[in-house]
Amino acid sequence: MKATLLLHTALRHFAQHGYEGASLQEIAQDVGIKKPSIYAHYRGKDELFLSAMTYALDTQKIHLATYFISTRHLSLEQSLKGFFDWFLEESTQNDQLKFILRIAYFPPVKLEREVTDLINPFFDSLHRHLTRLLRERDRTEQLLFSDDYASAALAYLTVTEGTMTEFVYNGVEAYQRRFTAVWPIFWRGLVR
Amino acid sequence: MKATLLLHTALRHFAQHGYEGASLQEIAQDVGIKKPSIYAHYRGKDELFLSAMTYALDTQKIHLATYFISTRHLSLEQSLKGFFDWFLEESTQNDQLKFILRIAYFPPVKLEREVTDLINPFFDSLHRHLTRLLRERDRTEQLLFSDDYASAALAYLTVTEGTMTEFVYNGVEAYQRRFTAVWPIFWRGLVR
DNA sequence: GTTCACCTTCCTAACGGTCGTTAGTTAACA
DNA sequence: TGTTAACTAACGACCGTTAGGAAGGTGAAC
Repeated sequence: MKATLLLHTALRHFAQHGYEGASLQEIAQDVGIKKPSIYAHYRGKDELFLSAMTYALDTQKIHLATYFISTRHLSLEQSLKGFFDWFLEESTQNDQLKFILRIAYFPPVKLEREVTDLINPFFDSLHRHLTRLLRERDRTEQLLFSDDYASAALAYLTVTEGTMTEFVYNGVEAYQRRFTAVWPIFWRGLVR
Repeated sequence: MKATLLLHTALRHFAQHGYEGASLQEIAQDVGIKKPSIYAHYRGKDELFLSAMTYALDTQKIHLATYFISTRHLSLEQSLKGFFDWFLEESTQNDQLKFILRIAYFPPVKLEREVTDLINPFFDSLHRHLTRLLRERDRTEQLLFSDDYASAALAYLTVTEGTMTEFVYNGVEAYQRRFTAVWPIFWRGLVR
């Protein structure tokens, strides 16, 4: 019980302050235990950080897959557009995606290798999911301009990340302003 | 002489390790002075950080303006495309843009206010520059799909940031892969 | 059914190290 | 002569971490 609370609290702190900026003292205080008690659960700060990371990646991987399955009956445009709303909802509930985006861009230097080895498969899998989605939908809907689905997926990822990082820092309004600005252009460029 | 070297070194360290992760000890060592000598130039870490920040913002503001002026004779597409190459060249020379992107997304919590107050005008100015560029070029070339130039500029900014953050973390190859994926789609969506 | 050993999870106390910072001094220079 | 920029020494605070012990629960042996 305290163990999962500890993991969630640590994740929130790491997302907010980064690896170096997060303090075990403050994490423990938030959980309601003393600092050394953390060591009953984890070998140290590094292991706590990497545990929070694998946890975030695993659960978000599942959530992402669930989303794309749940939109099977929707049109391609609705699926791709809805992903932005889904991200927003997901991010207001917890800090997992913020945490992932933060350490993906700016990992702690001393854990760079471990972070990369965990993050890259995550984005690769996301990229594959999107590529497959585009290919399968295009087979039935036949509306994409190009059949280079991998590139289209990468472009889509670029746009989403550009928009989502905006949310992480500047909040909902700036996020939605960006989305309404970029989506019509992107979609027009995507279809024939 | 040592003063500007100190500023540049600090900027590099802040860009690489973030505010909390950067150490005055290591910065001083890189410069070739002792840690307390920093206090002959700055009141403390905060002032050093904010000085590096204003310096980076000011010089990049000028560089950006210079770029867009220097491409006046080029077509709109060449101007907008060339901006990516310019960014790449600029970023390999120094860490100023990396520094700006990092603190824009993940500022040190205790300096959040000061960072926001400096960063926002920077991006606003960039946005205004782009909006004006689009409007002026469209008057002569008349090829944009919509005359909502502010939205087009914001969309362009989103795409560039999504691509550039990719460079900051994953290097040149990933950056160029993204650019070649996203640019044709974006441009097709932008023009009529 | 009681006892005893064991493990988990928390605690207090304290460790060495690094952090940013200050005081006081010295050498060079205008 | 005063100012600037460097130095050495040392400060208190906080960092992550370790040692050692107390409380509680679990399960096997008697």
